[in-house]
Amino acid sequence: MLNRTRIVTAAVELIEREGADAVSMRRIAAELGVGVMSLYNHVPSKAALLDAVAEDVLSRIGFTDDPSAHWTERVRIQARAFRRIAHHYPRSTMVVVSRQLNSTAGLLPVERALATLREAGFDGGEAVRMLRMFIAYVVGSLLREVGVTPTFAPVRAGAAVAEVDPALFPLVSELRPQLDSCDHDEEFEFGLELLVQAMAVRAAARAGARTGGGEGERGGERAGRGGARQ
Amino acid sequence: MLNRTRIVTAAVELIEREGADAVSMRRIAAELGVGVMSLYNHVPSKAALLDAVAEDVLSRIGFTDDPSAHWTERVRIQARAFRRIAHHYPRSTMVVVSRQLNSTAGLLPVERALATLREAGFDGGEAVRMLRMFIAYVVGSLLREVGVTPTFAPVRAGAAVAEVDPALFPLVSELRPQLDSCDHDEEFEFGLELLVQAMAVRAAARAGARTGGGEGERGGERAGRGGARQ
DNA sequence: GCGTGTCACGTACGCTGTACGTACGTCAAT
DNA sequence: ATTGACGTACGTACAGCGTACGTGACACGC
Repeated sequence: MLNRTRIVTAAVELIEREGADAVSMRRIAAELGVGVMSLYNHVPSKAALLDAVAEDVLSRIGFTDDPSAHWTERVRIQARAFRRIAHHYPRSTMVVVSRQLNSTAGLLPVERALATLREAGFDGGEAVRMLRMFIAYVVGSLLREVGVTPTFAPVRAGAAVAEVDPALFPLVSELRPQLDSCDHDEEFEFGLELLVQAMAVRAAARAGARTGGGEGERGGERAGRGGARQ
Repeated sequence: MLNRTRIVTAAVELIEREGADAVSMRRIAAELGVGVMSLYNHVPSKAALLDAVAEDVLSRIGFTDDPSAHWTERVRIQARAFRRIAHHYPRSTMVVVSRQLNSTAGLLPVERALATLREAGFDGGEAVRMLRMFIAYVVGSLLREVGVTPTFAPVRAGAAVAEVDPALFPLVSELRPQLDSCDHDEEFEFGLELLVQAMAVRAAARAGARTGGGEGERGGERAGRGGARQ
């Protein structure tokens, strides 16, 4: 029996196996051993199917929200959960971000994140802004990570990049080794840490302003110059 | 006379006017008053054409790098320059980010950015990491901004979003007004400021470590709780 | 038996990207 | 002046795309 979820999962598998360009209604139908038009009994259009794919992938984000952990650590955990899914479905992730969807699929993560940020001491408007900024960073990072290769090979093939004139671009030329290689884990954790610390500073300033006190006021984890962690 | 740049600019105009889905070789040829296959004398494939579009848009980023300004301000200026182009070619921006291109188009911005970060006191590795984090944030923000609507209407039509069960998602429900509306300028500047301040803190720590001194050491602009600026 | 629905399916239409062959202008060498 | 090579524009053709539409098989309440 054909149904919507079978179609969606077939689409996800096909995307991961052969890339988003290989996706066509005929291809998916063949994958399921059915006629093309049968799909349209369950999915109104290809665009809607891709939306459903995005929704499906997004809903797979697993959250192990540990209320006992410090809010900064919970922020890290949520960001990593998001990233883990993106790495598990790299090519579908491109579909997710390419396509703005107004569904309630990503609502639970949002709820959790807002709870965490409220706990950190931000009021509603600040929490939303923080969340938006954080999502922007995570999405941007994932775009770089999963977009760097069609599959998710560890690193770009190597000397695919052309020569650079050291006279025109001295710094690019000098920093070539750092620019060419990229440890995605380390890179992500670096930015994550920077953001978390910036948020902690802001939270401390908030708390300080609220209690009318001076400046420190134990805002939690005062920027430990922290390196990447894994 | 047909040539590559005429084709590319026609493609950009078409994308902006009717969206990326409307782009086809036949459509572009018709736009130029030319046969379809004539395009292939100047462009090897549609994919290559879209790459060229991305490259073209990217190369339009205008930099008025003012060496007298503080490095934090220069970071802001560069980020805004990037964003301005994305707003000028919103739909083409989507093809830029959807498509990973290994060309030298975005090399000048990279060079400028690295110079700025070096001036801030970061060594090569840190400068590259900072740059990557910054690009991730900017790209993620732009994805949200330009993806929110096909055109760049100020805000989502309005009540397009479905109802949310306040019992299941209390915070989402409570913060609905903040979540629905979004002042993109303000939002962008908020995250930008947070990032710049986080970088400044890091730069100060760096400088402190290098001089062996304590902690302050005039790293520039010590986190002024700053609001958005325009 | 008989409408009424749902579901799988086949056919068909107007698109798409592009491989291939052709025709015409210009320029270099003869 | 003639010839040949070459670059450019073009038309045709093919395989594949999304999907509108009609058809037939089956299950149901009356």
